[in-house]
Formats: sequence, C-alpha cells, structure tokens
Amino acid sequence: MSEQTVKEKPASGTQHAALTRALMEGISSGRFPVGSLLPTEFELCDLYGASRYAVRVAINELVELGLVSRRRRAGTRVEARTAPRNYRQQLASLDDLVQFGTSHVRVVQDTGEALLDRALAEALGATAGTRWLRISSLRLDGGAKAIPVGWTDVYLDPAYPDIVELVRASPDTLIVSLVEGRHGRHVAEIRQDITAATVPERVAAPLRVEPGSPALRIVRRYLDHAGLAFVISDTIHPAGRFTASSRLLRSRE
Amino acid sequence: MSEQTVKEKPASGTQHAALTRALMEGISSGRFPVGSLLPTEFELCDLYGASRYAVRVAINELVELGLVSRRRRAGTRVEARTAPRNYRQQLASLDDLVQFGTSHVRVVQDTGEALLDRALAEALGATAGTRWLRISSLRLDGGAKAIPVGWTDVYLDPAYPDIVELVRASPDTLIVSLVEGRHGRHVAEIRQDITAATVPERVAAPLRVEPGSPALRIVRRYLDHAGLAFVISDTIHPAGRFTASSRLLRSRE
DNA sequence: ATCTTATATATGTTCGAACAAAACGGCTGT
DNA sequence: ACAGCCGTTTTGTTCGAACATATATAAGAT
Repeated sequence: MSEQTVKEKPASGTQHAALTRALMEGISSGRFPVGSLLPTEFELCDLYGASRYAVRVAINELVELGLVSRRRRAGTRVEARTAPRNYRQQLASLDDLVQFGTSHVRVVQDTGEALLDRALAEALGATAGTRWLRISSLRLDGGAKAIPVGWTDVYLDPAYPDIVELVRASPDTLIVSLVEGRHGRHVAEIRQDITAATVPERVAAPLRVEPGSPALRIVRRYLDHAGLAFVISDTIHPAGRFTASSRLLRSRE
Repeated sequence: MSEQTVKEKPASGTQHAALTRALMEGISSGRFPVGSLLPTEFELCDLYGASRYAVRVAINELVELGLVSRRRRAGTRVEARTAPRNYRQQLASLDDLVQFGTSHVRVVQDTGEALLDRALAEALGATAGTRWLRISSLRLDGGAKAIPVGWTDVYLDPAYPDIVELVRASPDTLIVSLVEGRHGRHVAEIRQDITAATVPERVAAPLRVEPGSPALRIVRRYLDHAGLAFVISDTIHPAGRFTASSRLLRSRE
C-alpha cells in the first residue's frame, strides 16, 4: 500500500504550498482534531510522497499561521481549526503615522514649560501636576503661504531640554524621532486618541478660523519600553483641513 | 586559501541566524551599499564557509525584513540600510474596529434607497449617481435611556436587500459581518477616514444636540477582494461622546 | 539599427542524508 | 518506592547535490 507513491500534481504554486493546503484542509475538516497530534514528519513523507524538506516547510507555514505548535519528541499538536482572521494596519514608518499628504512642515511658534492642570492632564492621559517642556508649532502643508493644517502642542519629558533647540533646526522631522536618535529612548508603542473638539481661542488667530469652530483633536502618546510616555503631542485640525485615514488589511488570506 | 574553512562559532542561536546578523551588519555599515548587489549565493557560501542552505535561509530573513529584494538571474539587491521600523495596529477581529467601550447597540431608525449626490459621494469615496440601500440607525451605549453615542448611515450594495431585515433582528452584529455570513462576500480591506464635521440638521434632534455643533465624522469603506466597496458606513459622533482610539505597537523589536 | 533568438547565470525548488538536541518512557540500583 | 540513568523517538540543524525557471546579455537575423 505504501509503495504506490501518490504523485499528485501541485496544481498551483509550489509543492510544499500544496502540502500546506492539504494539511489545512485536514485540520479545518476535523480529520486532524484540535488537541491531537499530527502524524510525524516521516509519516507525512510517506503519506504524501514528499521529502522531509517539503513536509517541514509546509508545517512551518502552519506554525506561522498559528494552527499547530511543535515540541521536540512530543510531536506537532493541532492548536486551532482555522487561522484567526486578523486585521492589521499598514504603517510603513513612524512618519507615515503623521500622514500629511505630500509635505508637512513644522513652524515653531512658542516654547516653554507646562504644568498640567486637571483638564489638560485628563485629555492627554497624563497625571496632573507634572511638569513638561512644551513646543507649540503650526503645521503647514506644502507651499509657503498655505493655510495652516493644524496647531500642535508637543509635551516633552523635561530630561531633554536640548531637543527644543534641535526642533527649530529640523522642521520636517518628528520630534519623537529626534529624541530616539539623540538619547536612544525608543518608542515601543503609540496611543492615539481622536476626538471632536472646538478651536480654542489661543490658537484661533494663527489658524485663521473663528474660535469655537469645529475641529479634530488628535492626542498621541509615545510610550517607551516600560510603558512610560516621554512625548505627548496634542494637535488641533480645523474642519476640512485634515483627514485621519487608515487602512486595515486582512492579514491572512 | 579556500581550504581552511573558517569555523566561526555561532555564538548565539543557529548558524544562519549568525549569518543574517553578519549580512545586516554589512548592509548597515555601508559595506554593501543600498542599490548595490549582494554577492551571489555561491560567493557567500565561499565567503562565510557556509552551505547554500544556510545562506539561503539568512537571505530569506533579510527579504522578510525588507532589507533586500531578489530577482532571478539579476541577483540580490540591497534595498534599505536599516529595517524600517514598522508599527502595527492590534485588532483582534472586525468587531474590535468598532471600539464602543462595553456594549453598543444599534437601533434602526429608517431604511430606504439612496442615490448619491456629488457631495455625499465625495465624502464616502464612492461614485456619484450610484444607487445604494441605506440603513440609518442610532448608536446607543449601554443602558436603555442612555444618550446616543452617534448616528450611522450604512450604505449597502443593493444586491443584498435581505440584509435590511436581518439588521433589525440582530442589533449588535456588524452589518458587514452579516453580509459575510450570508453571502460569502468577505472583507479584504477596510478604509477609514476620520474628519471634523458639524451635526447635520437631519440627525440633530435624535442625537439631542444643536444642529451645527461640532462632531466627529467617521467614514468606513469595506472592500472585497477585488477592491470594490460593498458596504460603506458614515457615522456622526457629537463632541464628547466618542473617542477613536488606536494603539500602535512596534512590530520588530 | 532594430527585432528575434540563444545562452549563460542567478535564484527557485526539491531531494536524500546525517547528526544534534530535547524529552518521554522504561530500566536499574539503593 | 523512589531517584537517577539511559536509550528511543521526534523535531531541529546543516550539508551536498541536482534540476527548474526566469532573465540579462550577447549573438544572430531581418
């Protein structure tokens, strides 16, 4: 019985891809139930008339998909019937997060210290009473005389006063990138909150809108490895000047 | 010279992992400049005294990281000096996208057909003049008498009139999930645009706010495999009632 | 000079083989 | 009865070899 090697045509793609599909089918159909062990690699070689290499590549695919897990000597265990359908957001780099269409330039308007009152602290997700360095700037889109896209207050860990000078010198680099490059404190996570708001009086004139007109408020907290925020940005975009777009792709097809 | 095989201790992990690191170092140091071609697989075998298998696995790693690209006969091209630091959004499932804190319920207010005028078509990213099924509903958060969180107009491919009835019956399932389950048309991609807006007169009363007060407008287009939108949702959230939150984690540490 | 064809070459796929490492299970000695 | 040792089994790593496939380049034909 085991002599007649089933020479199945791959039909599409590579051989181990076909084997992957065959195993996935076996799992989803329940022929290999969740919790059970898959046949050993050598058994699969006989079963499908493939080399161990092909079997191995195929099983590695399943591991990637989270369908099975492997342990030496113990074998390959079926973990899930189907691959979880996850969505992932496409963001090539940190700078893509700030999706100012073509070019965006920061023009620093004001810098100083900030002592967070309760309202601001709550909006920023920080603790009231803490002290930060503040860098306020206008966001310009493209050409020189363009209407500003938004107003940003960046709150910076007071341990990095040198960054403030650096920010003026490089108007098109993310502030958090400057901290990363200069002080080696890396961003492990970004939390972003988008809410509806009105344009505060303080920034209405530079943004050339009426105070109280509708706006988008985007608060981003940049957390380090320990979960501590060391940069927080608070941006006001008057209505019609900015759209926060995101694409979510299904990860496994 | 080529006789003495350099038996370098892997030092950590597997051999091809060490090779990967060696190549990454060579790229980031500029010894293999961006745009140039890496030595061929066989040359690398000689260079590092490794088998083609090890070289191949190592290069595959680099391809995964986006550092190099490969083309038959053309060779392996260095694409980037450092691995782009990607951020990925954590979204376990489709329903996580709609992050209504604890529980969110949809109460259908009105259904009908919609012929998109130019303004609406542009806002939705659809073509003007096309006809859709419209399902308008209030979003309620938690308890019975709670203030509505938002108003949603869902535009549905007219091929699925049966969904309209289904929607009334299951107030806590995403409409797009209903289409997926019933008609097998799966979501491959979601595009989301968040803008600042004002509450339109039409929905001001049910939302219990003044017309023209600031609001968050979220348009989501659900695309199938071919890139065709078959469901579009358009939601208005009065200020203070909803926050669009997202977490971005660094993918490669 | 331009288009077509042939060839060399680099990557892509697949196999067989061997040894390493971990872990389950049984054996043995106190 | 229990602890520790040891062999067997299964996955993990690595090698060498061969053939397939695409394609850049050179050679040839129009």
